[in-house]
Amino acid sequence: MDKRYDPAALESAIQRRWEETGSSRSTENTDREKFYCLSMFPYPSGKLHMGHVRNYTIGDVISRYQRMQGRNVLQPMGWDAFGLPAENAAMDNGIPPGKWTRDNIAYMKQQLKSLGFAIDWERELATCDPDYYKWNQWLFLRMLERGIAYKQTQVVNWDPVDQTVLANEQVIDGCGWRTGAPVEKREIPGYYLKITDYAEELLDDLGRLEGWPERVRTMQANWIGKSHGVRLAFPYEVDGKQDKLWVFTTRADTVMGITFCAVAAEHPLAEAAAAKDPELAAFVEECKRGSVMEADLATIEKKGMPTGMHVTHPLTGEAIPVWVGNYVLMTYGEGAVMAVPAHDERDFEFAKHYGLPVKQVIDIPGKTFSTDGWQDWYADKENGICINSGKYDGLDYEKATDAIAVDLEAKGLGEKQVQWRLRDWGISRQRYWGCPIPIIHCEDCGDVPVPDDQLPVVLPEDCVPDGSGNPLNRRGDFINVDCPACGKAARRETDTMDTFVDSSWYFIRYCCPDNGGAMVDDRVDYWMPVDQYIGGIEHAILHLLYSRFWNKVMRDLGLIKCDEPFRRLLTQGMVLNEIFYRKQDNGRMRYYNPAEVEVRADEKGRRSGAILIEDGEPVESGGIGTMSKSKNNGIDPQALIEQYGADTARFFMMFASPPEQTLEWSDAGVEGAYRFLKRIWVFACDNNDIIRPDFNNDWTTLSEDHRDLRHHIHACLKQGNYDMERQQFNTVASAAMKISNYLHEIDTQERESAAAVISEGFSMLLRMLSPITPHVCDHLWRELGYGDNILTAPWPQPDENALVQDEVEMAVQVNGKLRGKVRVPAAADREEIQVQALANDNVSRYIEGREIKKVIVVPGRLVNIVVA
RNA sequence: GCGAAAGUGGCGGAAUUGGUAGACGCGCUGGCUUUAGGUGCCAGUGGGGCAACCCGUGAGAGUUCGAGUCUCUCCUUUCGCACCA
Repeated sequence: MDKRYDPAALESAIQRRWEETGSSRSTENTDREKFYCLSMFPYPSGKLHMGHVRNYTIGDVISRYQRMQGRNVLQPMGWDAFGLPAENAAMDNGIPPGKWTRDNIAYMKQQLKSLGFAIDWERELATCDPDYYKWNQWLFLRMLERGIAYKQTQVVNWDPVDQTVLANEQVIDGCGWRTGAPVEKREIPGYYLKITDYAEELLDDLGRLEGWPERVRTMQANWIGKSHGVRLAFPYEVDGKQDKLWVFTTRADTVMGITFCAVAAEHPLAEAAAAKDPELAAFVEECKRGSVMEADLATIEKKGMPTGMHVTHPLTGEAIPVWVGNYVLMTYGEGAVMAVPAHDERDFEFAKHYGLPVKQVIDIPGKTFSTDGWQDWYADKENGICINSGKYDGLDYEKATDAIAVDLEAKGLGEKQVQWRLRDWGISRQRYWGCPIPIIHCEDCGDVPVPDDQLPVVLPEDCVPDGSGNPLNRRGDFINVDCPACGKAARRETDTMDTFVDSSWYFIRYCCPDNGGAMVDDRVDYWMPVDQYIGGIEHAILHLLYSRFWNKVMRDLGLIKCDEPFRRLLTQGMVLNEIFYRKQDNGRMRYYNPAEVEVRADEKGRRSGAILIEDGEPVESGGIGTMSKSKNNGIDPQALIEQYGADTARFFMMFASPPEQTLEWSDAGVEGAYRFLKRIWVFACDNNDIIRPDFNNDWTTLSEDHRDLRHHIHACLKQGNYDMERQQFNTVASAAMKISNYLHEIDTQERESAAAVISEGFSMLLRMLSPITPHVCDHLWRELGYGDNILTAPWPQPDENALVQDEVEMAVQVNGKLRGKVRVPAAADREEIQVQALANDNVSRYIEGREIKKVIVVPGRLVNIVVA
C-alpha cells in the first residue's frame, strides 16, 4: 500500500467503480423496507455553492447510513430548471435560457458526481423538460375540471423588476421575494389554485408531522391563520337603498361596546362616500398608495377620517358612525371592522386621537377601568365578565359570544364564522421561461382547455428575452392556434406557471420518471412518502406548503395514497464566513475575500488583527455572515474539492457543527479534517500486516490493558450510534476520531498481541465513518480485506460484554463539590461504595469532625456526602 | 410590538436530558525530527494562585444532597411574524 494519501486519484477511481457497478441504483422491492431520502433539488445557477455541498452531504450521510441499516434507499436528484435567472442571463449574453440552463446542469452534475454522492442518476429530471412539465399541465386541467383551479381578475402583487405577478407568499415586507423591489398593485386576470379549500386539513395535519421542526410547523400554522369569531352586519340606508356593512370579530362579547366602525380605503362604502367628498377622496387615495409600500406598517400612526355615514348597531339599534381607517386591510376578513375602543388597543388609540367615545363593557373584579390610558387587562378575554351589556351582563367570553351569535342569527344579522389568513395561490406568471398554461382563448368559446391528447404544450426554446415583456407574445407560431372546440382561429395563453408548481411534486415523479404514459404508477406507492427531506429553512412556508397542498390534491384525484409528502424534515443551517473590508476614500466599503487575508494572533491564540496578504496593511473585521457575493466572503467548493478531495470537504462540513445550526467556514478546520483522514490512511498502511479481517476472538483472554482499550472503543461506538440516530453528525465524527486516537495509543511492541482488538476496532471505525467519508473508507475496507463492499456492510454494533467493566471510577463529592475519586467493583452495592468513598484520603479531610447527614449514591456515577 | 430559539475557554462546539463542565477539533506554547519552510511526532493549554486551594456555563434570585440543564426576573443576540379585527 502506498503510504501517500492521494485523494484526487483515489476518489475518481472509486467513483468510477461505483458508477460501473451501479451501486447507487434503486429498484423497488416490496420485501425490503424502503427509505426515501430527498434533498431539495438545486436551481441550476451555474455552479454549486457551499450551501449545496452541505445540504447534499447531510442527505448522503443519512442515505448511506440507512442503507447500512439494511434499508432499500432511494436518493434521487434533479433540477429546478425554470425561472428568471435564466432569462436575465439570456438578456446579458444573448444565449437562449434553455441552452444556458442545460449547460449549467451539465457542469453542476459533474460537480455533484465529484463529491461522491450516492445518487441514482437514472432518475434525474429537469423541470424544463416537456416530459416533466407535461404533467403539470395535465394535473392543472384536472384541477380546472374540479374547480380547484379557476380564473379570476383581481388586484394582484406586481413585481416591477421581474415584470410579473407574485403570490401573496412571495411578497416579503411589501417587496418581491426574489428582487426585493417594492410590489405594486395591478388588476390582472390569472389562474388560481384553491389552496383555501385545504386550509383546515393543512392546518390539522401539521399536528401529525412529528418529524418536522416545531418552528416550521408554527410558521405554517401562522401563515394559514385560523381564527374563530362572529361575522355580523350593520344595516344602513343610502340613497333610499337598504344595505349591510359586514364585519368579522373575534370578540363578539364586546359588541355592546361598539362606538364606531372603520373600513379599508378600498371598501365600497369608502369609495361611495369619497365620491361625494373631495377631502375624503384625497385621504382614500393616500391610504391606497401607502398600503403597499410600507414595510413598517405597525409603527405608522393610525389615521382616519369620518365618512359622514352612519350604520345601525345590529343589537341596540344605535346609530354608529363609519370611518375610513388606514389600519384596516381590505384583504383580511370583510375589509371592515367594528371598533370597541375600551377593549382593543388599536381602537383605543384611534378613539383617543379623534375624540370618539370609549364605552367599557368588560370588567375584571378588583380592577379599575379608566379612559386615561390603555391597560393590558382591557383586552383579557379569559377573565373578563360582561357589564353595561343589558341581558348579557355577567356572562364570560364564551357564554356571551354564544348568546350574541344566537341573537344575531335570529335577526339574520350574523353567525359564527371561521376566518382564514391563507389566500388562494395565484400561479400565472407573465414570464417566458416557465411551463405554459394549457389554455386557448377563443372569441366564441371563451377559455378552452387544451385537450389531453395535445399535451404537452411545448415551450419554444429558441426565444431570447430582451427585457420588453414576454417574448412568447411575439411568437406567431406559438400563439396562433385553432380553437379545440369550434376550430376557429384562436389565441394561445402566453402566461406560464409559477415555478413553485414545478417543485411541488418533483419528488413524486422521481419514483417513475420514465413513465411517458402517466403521471404516476405503482412505484410511487412503494416509495412515497419521503422519509427524510433535507433543505433550507427559507422554504419553510412557500415550497413546503405548496407541496403539501399539491400532495393532497393528487391524493383526492386518486393518484397517490399518502396524506403528507414528507415524514421527517431537517432544515440545515447556513454556511457562514468572516467578512473583511476597508473603508475607501470615497466612503464606500471594499470587501476582501478571507482567502486574501491573514489573521494575526498573540501568544495565547487570541485574535490580534488581520492584514491583507497583498500589501501587509491591516483590514477591518466585519464579523461573520452568510457567504455572499456582496460581502465577497464566499468560498468556491470546486477549489476545495480540487485541493483536498471530496472526503475532506464532507468531513469538515459534518464535523464543524450540527446540521441544523449555522456552520462557520474555517481553513484551519479543513486542514484538520485533511490531517485526520491522512492519519487514518497511514494507520491502515502501518497495520496492514497485522490486521486480520477474521478477527473473531475469545475476548475473555485479553490482557487487562487490551480489555480496557476494547472497552473504550466500544463505548465510542455506542456514543456514535446514539448520535447517528439523532442526526448529530458532528459528534459522530468526534467518536470516530476518538476511536482513532485510542488505536494510535497502542505501543509498537503491543501491536501483535492487540491485533484482534485493532482489527475489530478499525473495522468499526471504517464503517462508522463511511457515510461521511465514503471514498477512503471504501478503499481501505477492500484493501485490508474486510470485505468486498463497505456500502452494504452491516452497521457496527457494540459488544455488550465489552461495555461492562470490572471496575468503575466514581466521583466523590462533599456537599456537592468534587473532592475525590474512587475505583470500585462494578458490582459493588451502595454500602460498599459508601465505605470506599468515606475512606478516601482527600474526602476524609473534608468530613473529619463533622456530622454526616446523608449519603447519596448514584451507581456508576458519583457519591455525594452531605455533612453539617 | 408579538412569537420562537440561543447565550459554555482565544475559536467551532461536547456534556447520552438533574449527577465528575469544557469531549472532539482548531488555535496557541514548549520540545523532537528536518539544511530550511511545510508535514510528522511528544508534552502542555478555562481563569487566578508558589501551593494546598479558590473562582468559573450572559446577570440576579429560587427549587435541590447536587443546576450549563428545572422555575422566575432582567440583559444580549439571532430568526420568524407583523395594523389579522
